[in-house]
Amino acid sequence: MTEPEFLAGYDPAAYDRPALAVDLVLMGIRAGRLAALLLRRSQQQQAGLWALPGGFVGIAETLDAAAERVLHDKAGIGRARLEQLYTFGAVDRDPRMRIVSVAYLALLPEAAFAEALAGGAALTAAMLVVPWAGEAGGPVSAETEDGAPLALAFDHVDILALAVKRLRGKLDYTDVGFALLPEHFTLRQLQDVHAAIRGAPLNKSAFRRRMRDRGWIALTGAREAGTAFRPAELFRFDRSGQF
Amino acid sequence: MTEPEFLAGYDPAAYDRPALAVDLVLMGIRAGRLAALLLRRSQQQQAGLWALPGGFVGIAETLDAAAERVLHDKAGIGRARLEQLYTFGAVDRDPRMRIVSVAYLALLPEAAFAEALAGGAALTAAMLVVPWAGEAGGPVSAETEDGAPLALAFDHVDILALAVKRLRGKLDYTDVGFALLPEHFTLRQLQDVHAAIRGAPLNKSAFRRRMRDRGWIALTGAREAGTAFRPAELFRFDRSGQF
DNA sequence: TCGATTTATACTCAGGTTGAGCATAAGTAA
DNA sequence: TTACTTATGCTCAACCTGAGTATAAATCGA
Repeated sequence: MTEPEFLAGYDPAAYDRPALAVDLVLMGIRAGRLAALLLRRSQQQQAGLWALPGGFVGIAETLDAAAERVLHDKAGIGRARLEQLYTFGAVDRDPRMRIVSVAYLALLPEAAFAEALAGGAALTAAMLVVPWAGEAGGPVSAETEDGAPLALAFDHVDILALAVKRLRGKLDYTDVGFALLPEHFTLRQLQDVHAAIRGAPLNKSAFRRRMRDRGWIALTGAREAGTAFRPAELFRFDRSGQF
Repeated sequence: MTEPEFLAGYDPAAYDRPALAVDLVLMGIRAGRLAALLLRRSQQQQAGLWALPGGFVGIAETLDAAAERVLHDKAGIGRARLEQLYTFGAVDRDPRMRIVSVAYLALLPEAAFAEALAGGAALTAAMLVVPWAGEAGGPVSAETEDGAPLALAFDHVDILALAVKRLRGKLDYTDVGFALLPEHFTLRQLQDVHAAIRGAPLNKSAFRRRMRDRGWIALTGAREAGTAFRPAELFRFDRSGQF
């Protein structure tokens, strides 16, 4: 993109370019575990395998805009917290042609995740199986809710693995945990989400103390309804405590 | 990249594609401050401005390979720790045409940084000015060693800002600090590197204790030479203590 | 040669954070 | 009314961090 090419009268349009796509990792909590939405491929290439929703980037379209378009059109989801994850550029990652893909992470509250799942017939929820193995986590695999393994297309298992890793890394010092919860939530729910992302249990009192001291959550005044026993306080995420 | 396009007999080669490039943020320590290598643009577009070394991605070339090629050919550097940073895809980020750029972070030891600087006439070292403003850091600006401001081309100031932010975020739990140091180093040098990255001073005894307890460094048995006063122990990075 | 100077390293202590356990509160169901 | 279960609050020991002080190891100048 600099001098020598232009000095030589270089015209990049004359060269073969990789195709550019975005792929979305739509994550949510399901049955207390970390899950991602997958689409069943019906085309000849890798038909029957499960893949992340994706699409090509338009010539006059931002990467973020492409990701949002795929979110709407392919996954049928209105709004989600979108964040760029990583760009995958192995030469043979797609057998059809050279496709470089910018992976995005989208976080859905439990209800929105379930709703998306009900909307698309070709959609499924992949429960992510991630051995703990320290902060980084080991290799990821995907399975159905019943425990049957899901075969993933292309390099999408690597993309899922990185998504989990990123989520874990950002858990402690950003608001990613709240993005997976409804607007009002209990401390127990918040802890369950953190535990699901970490893949390891948390100390209860230490977790509550830390969350309350941090100033990121505020009491709503309301309490949980319909519980069999003592109802928990409902909190909301308080963005003003972020800084 | 999925069904509908292929059902409709979609041929992605027929569509206009964004050009795909890599840009390198080559970081090192210079005069005790965080610095990056920049190239002076001599072409009509943004001539005279300073830019990150970059180049287009070949059709049969991995992103990592493209980054390494640019490292050799444009910056004249043999080896560095390369790591993908972020992909920049604003539609008008390059006025010539639509170019999506995958930014890479390369970390150089002080000696390699100085050597690269001596090799290329069009190269300069940009000292990065980053107000502290908490963990995230404020907006970055670049200046020469004498304090004169450097005008940057395209969106490269954003790329630099993100590089600094990433470096800060990874400082505490990865080995990025060591990548900026020679093989053998003193605890003081290590602390100076950390302070330069953070943009804020560190508690001396707490830093030493933390580093030694962490098990990432090992004594070499040798000591610093040529110092006016008590010579410090020389350490080396011990990768075996990482896990 | 010896003391002044400067930096490296070691040690101690107070304050804050974390993990763990126990006591009390607040609901439902029998 | 009592049993049961979960939420919330309190305490304590272990650990980590920031800060200060003391000692060690080198050079330099008188």
